[in-house]
Amino acid sequence: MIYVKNHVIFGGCCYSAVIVQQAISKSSLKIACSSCNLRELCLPVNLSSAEVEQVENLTQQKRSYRRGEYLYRSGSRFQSLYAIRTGFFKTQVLHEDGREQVTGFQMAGEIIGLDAISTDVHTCDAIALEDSEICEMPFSSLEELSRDIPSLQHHLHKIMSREIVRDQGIMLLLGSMRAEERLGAFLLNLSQRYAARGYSPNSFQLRMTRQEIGSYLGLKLETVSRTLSLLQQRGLIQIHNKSLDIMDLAGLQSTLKS
Amino acid sequence: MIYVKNHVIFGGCCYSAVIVQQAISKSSLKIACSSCNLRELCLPVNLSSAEVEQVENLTQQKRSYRRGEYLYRSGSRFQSLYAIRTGFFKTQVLHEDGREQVTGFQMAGEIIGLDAISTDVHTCDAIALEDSEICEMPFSSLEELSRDIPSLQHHLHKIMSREIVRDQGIMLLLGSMRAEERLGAFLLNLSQRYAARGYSPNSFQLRMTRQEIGSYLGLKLETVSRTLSLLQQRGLIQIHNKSLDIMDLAGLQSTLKS
DNA sequence: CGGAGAGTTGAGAAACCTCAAAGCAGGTGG
DNA sequence: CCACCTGCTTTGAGGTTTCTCAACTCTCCG
Repeated sequence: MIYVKNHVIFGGCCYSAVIVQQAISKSSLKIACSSCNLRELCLPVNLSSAEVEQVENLTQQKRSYRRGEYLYRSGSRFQSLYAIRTGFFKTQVLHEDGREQVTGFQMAGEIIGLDAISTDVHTCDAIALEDSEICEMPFSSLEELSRDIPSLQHHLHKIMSREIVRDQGIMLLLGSMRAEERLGAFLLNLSQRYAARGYSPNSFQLRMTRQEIGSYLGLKLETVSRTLSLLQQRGLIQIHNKSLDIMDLAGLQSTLKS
Repeated sequence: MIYVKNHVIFGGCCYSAVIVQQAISKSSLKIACSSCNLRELCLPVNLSSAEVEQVENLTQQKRSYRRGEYLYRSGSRFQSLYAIRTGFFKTQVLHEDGREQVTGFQMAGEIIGLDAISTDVHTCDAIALEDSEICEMPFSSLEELSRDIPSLQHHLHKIMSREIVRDQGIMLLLGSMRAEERLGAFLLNLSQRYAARGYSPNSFQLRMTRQEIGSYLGLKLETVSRTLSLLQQRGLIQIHNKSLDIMDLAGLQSTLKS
């Protein structure tokens, strides 16, 4: 309910939405997985209600993050994976010399923190791009529980594997596409992910800056801006600041196949 | 024994090495994990000998692959993970339009096939770049066993997480480094990985073509060739065809920090 | 000895970056 | 509630890096 409202109205950083959200967080933020509308994104489909309850017990109290807040930082100790209940995050890695690379944008229903399992230390920063809610899942408990519930175990493996596949797609993008194709692929990806969550695939708000898009796509912010203007001139999109409308989805897709 | 010989002499594609290897494969290729010199790369350190035996039972007969052979293809059904016992592989994803992106080079002790868990279908090709030996591990058995052996379970998670971290590093490389830095990072990475396996970090053979390096690094083969020549002119490396000598490791590292 | 694939090098073109200036939107404080 | 300030965005001009096309050499095998 709140979730939908927050997205449809696009609370973003509008005051009233924040206030509503925080009032809620005191009282009823402890929403059960069983009643979560993102359940099919987070959990395997074939869990019994008893098993879902076990997962619920594992998941600690939901927490809210304000825009700009860090969910975790590179170098901090790993303890939990995080499921995004509402909101939008970016993850980024920092190079010694200060260069930063955005490695992903994560939205509701996605799990972050997987990178830290390998060394027990987070290797990237995760930062909220809008006010967000998080379900924290202590990883050792998750491992323990997944030993008892094979389908949960397999689901966890799938989630990690999916992340690997996603990264390979970005490598393809960064390694062999030109600016226009990169932007096209990026916008189509966002579109699909919004669609999968019941939002319009043709009209949504970009939650990140041109700079962040550029970092993600291996381009400078000016190139991002120019290329978006170009796509607009061609009638494929309409963009004004952070509001995006896809006018010709097929046309946008065809930029990739050339 | 054969393993070391194969590497030190650099059998590559020399006939005699192949013959030796194949003769061996008939008789004694069923080497146990317990006596494998790559054990610490594949398995967790704290397994009991009984547990190691369980893993051995799971691992099917080793198989040899000739240079150029596919270990698996994109689109083929997923059944197993593969541990490289000896040799060298590349993985690549193909774009519809025929563009290809090399997503990694894998050497002895590394596990490949992780990308396929997410959809039960391989999302990339894996191709031997030299004659190689593989331990095949049926994934469903591996999941089953890891439910009984927590440290094996955690190890599997670490391996998958490590792959995610590796991919993030490549994204950083592709997204924000110039040709010279990319080559430097690439050569240093190979160097470290050879060192970790007991080979010289300063002198080794490149098993891949300039084209394949270029695909991996998001560069054209001519750019790879030119940049290697440049690094040689600066006295950082010596390169002749596929033979590489790192002359100034510190100097090579300093190309990254600029 | 010859052919095929791999690698090197050069010259010009294209894509993207850098630097710069100006416009815009949103939040803050008077 | 308005004005200002800051950060984000757009657009232009010129520079740099990398790509493309091409010619030539080298190496490895048959």
